[in-house]
Amino acid sequence: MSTKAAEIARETTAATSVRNRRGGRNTREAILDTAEELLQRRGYNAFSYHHIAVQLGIRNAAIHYHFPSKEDLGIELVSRFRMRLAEWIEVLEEQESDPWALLDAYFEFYLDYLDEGGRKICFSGMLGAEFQAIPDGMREEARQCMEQILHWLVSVLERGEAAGRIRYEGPPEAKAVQLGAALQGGLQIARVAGADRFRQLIEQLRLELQPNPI
Amino acid sequence: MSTKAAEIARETTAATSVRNRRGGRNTREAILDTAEELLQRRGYNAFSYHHIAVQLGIRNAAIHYHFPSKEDLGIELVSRFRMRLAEWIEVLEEQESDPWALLDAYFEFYLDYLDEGGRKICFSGMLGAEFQAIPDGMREEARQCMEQILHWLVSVLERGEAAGRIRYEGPPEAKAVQLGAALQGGLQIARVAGADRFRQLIEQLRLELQPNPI
DNA sequence: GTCTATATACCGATAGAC
DNA sequence: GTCTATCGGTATATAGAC
Repeated sequence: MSTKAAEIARETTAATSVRNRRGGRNTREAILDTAEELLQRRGYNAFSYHHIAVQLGIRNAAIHYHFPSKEDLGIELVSRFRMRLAEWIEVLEEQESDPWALLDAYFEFYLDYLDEGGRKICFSGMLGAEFQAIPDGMREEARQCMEQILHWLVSVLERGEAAGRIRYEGPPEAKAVQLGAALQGGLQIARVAGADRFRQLIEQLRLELQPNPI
Repeated sequence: MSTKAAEIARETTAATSVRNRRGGRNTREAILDTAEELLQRRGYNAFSYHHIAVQLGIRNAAIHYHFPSKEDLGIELVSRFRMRLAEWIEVLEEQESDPWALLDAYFEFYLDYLDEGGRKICFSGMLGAEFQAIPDGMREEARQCMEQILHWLVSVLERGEAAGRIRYEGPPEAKAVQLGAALQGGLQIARVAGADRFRQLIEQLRLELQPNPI
């Protein structure tokens, strides 16, 4: 067992419950879960099939059976996230109509990363940083993720403003980018400068978006 | 000549002027310049000594003479940037006293990355994303960079507010993180969703910071 | 200081047995 | 589907000639 990969595996807590008793489809998803954790923690260029194999107690070749190339795995990771994101939005919109409930859910989505010890950042942030060093297929998937989330954010802002519940200046398109960029960059800053900085940031964003400040 | 490394070198325009006629110190700085470009474009884990060697027309071993390990090179890169940042702030503070001139210089610092084709992002963004997969020494340097820039931003905001030239709600510490995070994340989003999104973001930040909105 | 040559490790990926 | 075994390529790094 490679010491380096084992060390990384020891830090990782995800997918440990699927180590034994896996069938075909189960292994495929266990691979995706482990790879996702590694991608958001270390980046696409800093994890290998071996890292996943050690973590799951399987062999390198087993992963190649499910994902012939690392590019295949990478594309599937982002594609899976994109569909999960679409579903997250869909379910949320069914359950909540208050613009602030939607915004808070979005903030919580990011705050959850902090609770995992701040070792993970968002897909968008990692793929944006590594953009020049990832396969074309991953770039295209990342693009679609970004358009999806920005489009939804714009609609939330517009509805919030129309209802007098959310306050902002300028075009909603620009405000949406500002919010997304702040959260994405904020998670990265939290890694370097501490988690409290991110909580401070969330409070700042909330403050500025609240109507009729005292 | 490795086709992959040559391809990456072809995309890179930096340090081409120092290819020939280099002495000892000159080579060392040419290595740093090229490595810096590669770090901000591809990330620490996606560039190699070979990439630098091809770009500069030298051999792998020559780089190891100046920087025995890649960690040495990585630490020196961030350390050099940190000192350059301190000097940038110092010179700027000598030349400008208007808070808005300081803020605009900060925005320009980031806008310059766009003009290079959007292939580079800021140090902070790359190191924040790769934080879990870089050597300890680089993490510590990154921490100091972050504290430095946030400390300066807070002082700019405080002076601007005191002079009635800059408007914001909440504590300056939170606003500084918000600004830094937005720019850092914005550059990454620009890679994925287009440079115009970043210019839109800068305008949004400017709009919100201007006092007495119409 | 830079070179050639090489050591050693890791990477993604494939062949073929089970 | 997963295994063992292995290939070819690339990574960081070193030794020794010039």
